[in-house]
Amino acid sequence: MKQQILDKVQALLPELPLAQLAEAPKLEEHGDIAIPFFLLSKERKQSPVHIAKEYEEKLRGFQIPEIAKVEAAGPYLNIHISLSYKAKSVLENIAEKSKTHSSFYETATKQKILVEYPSPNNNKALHLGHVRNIFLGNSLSKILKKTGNTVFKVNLNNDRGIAICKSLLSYKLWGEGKTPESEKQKSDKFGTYYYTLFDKENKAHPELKLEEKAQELLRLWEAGDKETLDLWRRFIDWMLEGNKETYKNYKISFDKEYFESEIYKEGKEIVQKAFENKVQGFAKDESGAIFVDLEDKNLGKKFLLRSDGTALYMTQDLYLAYEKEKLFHPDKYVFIVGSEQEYHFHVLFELLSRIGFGGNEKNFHLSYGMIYLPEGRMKSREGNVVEADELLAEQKALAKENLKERNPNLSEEELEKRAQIIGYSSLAFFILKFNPRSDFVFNPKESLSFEGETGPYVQYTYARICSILRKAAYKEKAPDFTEYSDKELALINTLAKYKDALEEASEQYKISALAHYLVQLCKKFNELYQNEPILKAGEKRKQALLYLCSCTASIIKDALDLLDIEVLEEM
RNA sequence: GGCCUCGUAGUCUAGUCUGGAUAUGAUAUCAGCCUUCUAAGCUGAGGGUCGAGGGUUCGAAUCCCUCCGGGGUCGCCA
Repeated sequence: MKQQILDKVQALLPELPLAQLAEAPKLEEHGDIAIPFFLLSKERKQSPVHIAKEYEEKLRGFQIPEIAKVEAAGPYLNIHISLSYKAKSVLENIAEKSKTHSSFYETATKQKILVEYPSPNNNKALHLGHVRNIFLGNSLSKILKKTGNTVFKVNLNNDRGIAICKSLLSYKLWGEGKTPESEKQKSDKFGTYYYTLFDKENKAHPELKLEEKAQELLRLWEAGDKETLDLWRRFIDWMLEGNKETYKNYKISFDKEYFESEIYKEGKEIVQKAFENKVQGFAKDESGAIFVDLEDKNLGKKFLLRSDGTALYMTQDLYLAYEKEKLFHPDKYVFIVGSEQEYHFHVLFELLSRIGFGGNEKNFHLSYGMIYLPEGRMKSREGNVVEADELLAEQKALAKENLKERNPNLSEEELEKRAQIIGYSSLAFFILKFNPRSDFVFNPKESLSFEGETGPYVQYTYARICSILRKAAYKEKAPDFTEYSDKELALINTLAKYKDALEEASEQYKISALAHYLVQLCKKFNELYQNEPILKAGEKRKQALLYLCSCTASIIKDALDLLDIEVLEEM
């Protein structure tokens, strides 16, 4: 819309480099298009205030029907688009798109994108850190898909290694043959107990040399010792089963799951071949270990094959890259992994680039910051974590309490359903509104509220709109667009910006842009709601306002869905 | 120590990539608004050396340099 008007102006004023100058003003009162004249002022040796004044007169003379007002404000020239033209153009587009369920923004590139998450260590129940990972992954996948990409989701289970062996040892020593069934516990929670128990006993009794014994168990596991493998299989199945249940609560599904235990030895050929082909930086040291020298990239030296020829973590990741390429042929890989692994991914992408596999342009590490508790960093080993299952259950319980107070006559079934949706949204929105890079402190008592910039605030706004439409028995019909007044201007302007928010979220993987947009949109609607009794307006104006309500609801629903949050028509 | 990253009101946060008009909101506090479309809402007030200093520019929270502070990471671990 703006572009069309800009084109018109450009045709009339060919001497102005509008594409370069024009910008969107920050303040509503400055209109829709602003042209600063600082640059021209230098060229023409005239004051920008003077030039702005000159063009104000010129532009007024043209009498462009879509332009309501042209105003020189100091060194700026502000252009106001006519309200009825704007309303028609913005709202009709929304109504059309929602009717056909099409996207408000489509990417030009339309890639096949593989999103890898949450890839947990399967030696413990999932906690708040994973929750952040999962929300980011779920939402990003939806956004990328909706904007025209094909998305695959894969999960790498880290189901082997020293951490698991600590749990195994602990269970062997103190488990007394108990099982999740015998203890009536969720199976991953049962397993987590033995992991933290190891740490506790290890600290209390260094004389038991538990670390060494765990190492020994790892050696047995790698040597294929049957007893160890059987015990591991039993234990890891408990963990995987428990994780799976959590995934269900958090609505994740995968196109493919990988298991480290199945691939941890792979990748030797890739490294060997790269060495033989003298790929840049690849070298062998005197003990026969192969490493790659990345000093030129400030990444140091990275070993890829031990002197005994066995693979390392990085080697396995190279192999996995090949496997994923073979199966999916994606254009782009997105890894959703905590910021503590940034170095690892810098190295991985550099290696992939050197062996001809696409570097930074094909791979992206969506890195997110740590979550701290008021008492410090979360440490699974020590058990001071907020567990994913409990977190969701608590939010739901809180929402339920709230609902009961507001609506004592709700059936238990309806209560349950609404509490589930509201609890989930408060959690998801709380996490997604942050810039993922930033660390934050999670205070369970204070962090999650239902007021202010929250999921429930957005849902509440949606429910309010639904209530109005219900009471008016609204049937969609294009209104008389001249019925709109300045009271609705802010809301209409914000609706027009949805496309930009979605574009930012999709192209720059910036989910928080969408969350912030939603808060802004709801705020504008609530302001209107408070000042304008919609159902009491005259018939024609009411029709126009209802149409606006309906469009707003469509956008809220569309954007919430991309954050993987459901809407409620009543709250 | 090297590298990465963050620093914006009591607390949390947007804006930084791509410099532009009066720095965005939330929360907490205080003062108002429910016989009127759902008060999980709205209005108003107070609260800021945008970590510090220098530079570039007509113009810097934004770009460059130095420094300070927090976090991460630097293994033939995963």
